[in-house]
Amino acid sequence: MTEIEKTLENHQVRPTAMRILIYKYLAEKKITVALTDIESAFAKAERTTLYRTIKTFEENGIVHHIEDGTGITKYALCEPGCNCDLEQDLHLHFHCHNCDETVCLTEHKIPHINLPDGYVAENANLVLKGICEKCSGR
Amino acid sequence: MTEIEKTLENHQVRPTAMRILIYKYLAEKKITVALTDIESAFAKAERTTLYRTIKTFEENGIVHHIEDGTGITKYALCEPGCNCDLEQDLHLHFHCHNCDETVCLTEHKIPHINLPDGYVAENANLVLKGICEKCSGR
DNA sequence: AAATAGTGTGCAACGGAAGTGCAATTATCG
DNA sequence: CGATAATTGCACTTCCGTTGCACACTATTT
Repeated sequence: MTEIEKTLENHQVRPTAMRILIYKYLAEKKITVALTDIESAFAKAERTTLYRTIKTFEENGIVHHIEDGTGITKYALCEPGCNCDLEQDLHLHFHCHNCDETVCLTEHKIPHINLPDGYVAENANLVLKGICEKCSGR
Repeated sequence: MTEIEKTLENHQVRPTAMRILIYKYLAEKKITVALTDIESAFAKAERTTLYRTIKTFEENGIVHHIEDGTGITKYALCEPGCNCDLEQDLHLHFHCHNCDETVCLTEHKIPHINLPDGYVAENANLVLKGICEKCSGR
């Protein structure tokens, strides 16, 4: 049994062939991916299957989704021990408008914000936009 | 000539009847609105017209759009002198998952973030999610 | 090993939101 | 008034996310 299979089982996800492939794909990609990206990577597979696979992954804490402001939902593997629900675990994302890629900056947490009375924040989403490392040529 | 007409002309937008109505609608609403909201408020008008009106407003700095993570683009009137492009003018938004409304917290700016080398941020989007003032009952 | 239940996958179709092309209408200016 | 440009309405298209249903596969039970 491979590492990936173990990881899936640890999250109560049955390691089917498809799921292992998709997990591998996500692990190799350093950046966040859209459903359409997975689609073109697995042209033979059904869109629905990929959709539901990602959904299962997300429900079981294997990936988290990112709203990077493009209107297209992106996904990325959770770091080991990542608890995307908890406020203190919220890292920020960077969207490059040159290559149109979004990356997780897992080491950068979202600073705490003081809200007006009555507002209770449970979650936060911070996306910085600009030119990424790769495109700025440094 | 009314205040609204003057405002529109100041932004190089011809004050047509439709545009004045939409501006008024936006001004009355305290919260951000989606295209569909405007649509239902102006059931007689064409979707395309509303769509293009908002687009014109945005291009001319009358409204700014907000990506609140619902996947639906929201719009809100810019404050007087608001320069939504500039980083220092970026205020944050709050999305209530109870009433599903998004508000601008114009007085709260997005804190500056130190990015890794090579990353150049030109823009930022911070959305806090939770329960708003109205729904928390305080 | 056969029967059965449960889960996963493929196919087809739907729905909402965004966007485009074009014709018709309206405003603006000479 | 007539020409020209901007605005609006209508019809369509596209794209992404989602669901329902049937079949295939896997696991479990006897």
